[in-house]
Amino acid sequence: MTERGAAAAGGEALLYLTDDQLRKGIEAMYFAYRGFTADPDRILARHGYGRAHHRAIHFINRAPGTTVNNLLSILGVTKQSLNRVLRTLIEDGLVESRIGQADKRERHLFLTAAGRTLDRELSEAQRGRMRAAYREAGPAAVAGFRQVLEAMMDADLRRQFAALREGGP
Amino acid sequence: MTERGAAAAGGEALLYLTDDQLRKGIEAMYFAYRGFTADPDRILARHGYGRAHHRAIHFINRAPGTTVNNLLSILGVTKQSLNRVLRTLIEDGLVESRIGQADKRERHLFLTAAGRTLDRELSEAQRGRMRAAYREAGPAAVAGFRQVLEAMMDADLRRQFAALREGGP
DNA sequence: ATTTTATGTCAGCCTTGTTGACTTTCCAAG
DNA sequence: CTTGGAAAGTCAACAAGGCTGACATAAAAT
Repeated sequence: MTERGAAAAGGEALLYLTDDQLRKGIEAMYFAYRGFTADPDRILARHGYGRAHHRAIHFINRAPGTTVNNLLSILGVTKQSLNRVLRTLIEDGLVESRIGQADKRERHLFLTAAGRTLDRELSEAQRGRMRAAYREAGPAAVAGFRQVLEAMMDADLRRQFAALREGGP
Repeated sequence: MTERGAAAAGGEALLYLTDDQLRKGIEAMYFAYRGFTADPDRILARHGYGRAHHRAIHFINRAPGTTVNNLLSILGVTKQSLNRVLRTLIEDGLVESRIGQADKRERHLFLTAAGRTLDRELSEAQRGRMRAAYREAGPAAVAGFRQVLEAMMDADLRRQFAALREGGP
């Protein structure tokens, strides 16, 4: 009746891998994500937009001049879905679509001044919550948080994530 | 040109609170959540269900005999939305709805054997990913992960989460 | 010259959220 | 005992945002 699980697993303390701990993590992820999206959702609703618009705005701001295809692969949706969103953002003057210089089939996407304003409003809200959570948890917890999140991504999403890291500041 | 930010903030190393770090956290949360839902989504699609069905099944299994109202407050959707999902689950024989003994207006919800089977399939997939991520990141990272997630929740969701903890095993 | 690629568009479908209106059941307070 | 209100269910209508399939256009690549 000694610590059988731990012993069988090679002497390490693997209590954090019990089904109950895993379930707690799953539920925490669910509730936290709701918090994560709550503030932007409220702002978006005021402007008549949804999360899809937020994602487009975010990644266009993240990589100005990105092509539609590039955005599609980051977001993992169909071009019809993305196009519906992009069309309204362009019509509303938040996004500008420029025909490519080298390859004229491509459209390069940029935020307009108005687009950047909305992006700032959204990202400030989201960063505010993140900052509060980070501050409450402390630097060591934040490092762990980031590690687990990265390990939870699909391989291809992890690559997308890493690519954003390289390109960006 | 010394560490001005840190000094201004009271001598602590607050580099983890820079806007860039916060943005990395935000993007990590987005990509990780996609990984988090990917496996269940595939299983659900095979059965002709969506995420809403998963959530209902999960929390009914979590608290068997829960009332519809209770489930509504956990999930934060309208009764019309939940009802549509519950109806199909009941019709398909995955959920049983029993009229309350004390209060006959209430419906108490239970998974049937078939419901438990699907729940097991879904939660095993999700736990599998979680377990891999936890194992890769290690116990210290997991503790930090959980801390940040909890700090990110809305106050009322945090209460819901805590209540699940108390009630559960 | 032909094929492939990048993009856009139309039409239609599904899930899952919403609001509003209305009914039935039934507990509990007057 | 009557009545107010809570719990639950139902119908209808709508919107966002996914999806597929089909088709058009322009430009690059072969």
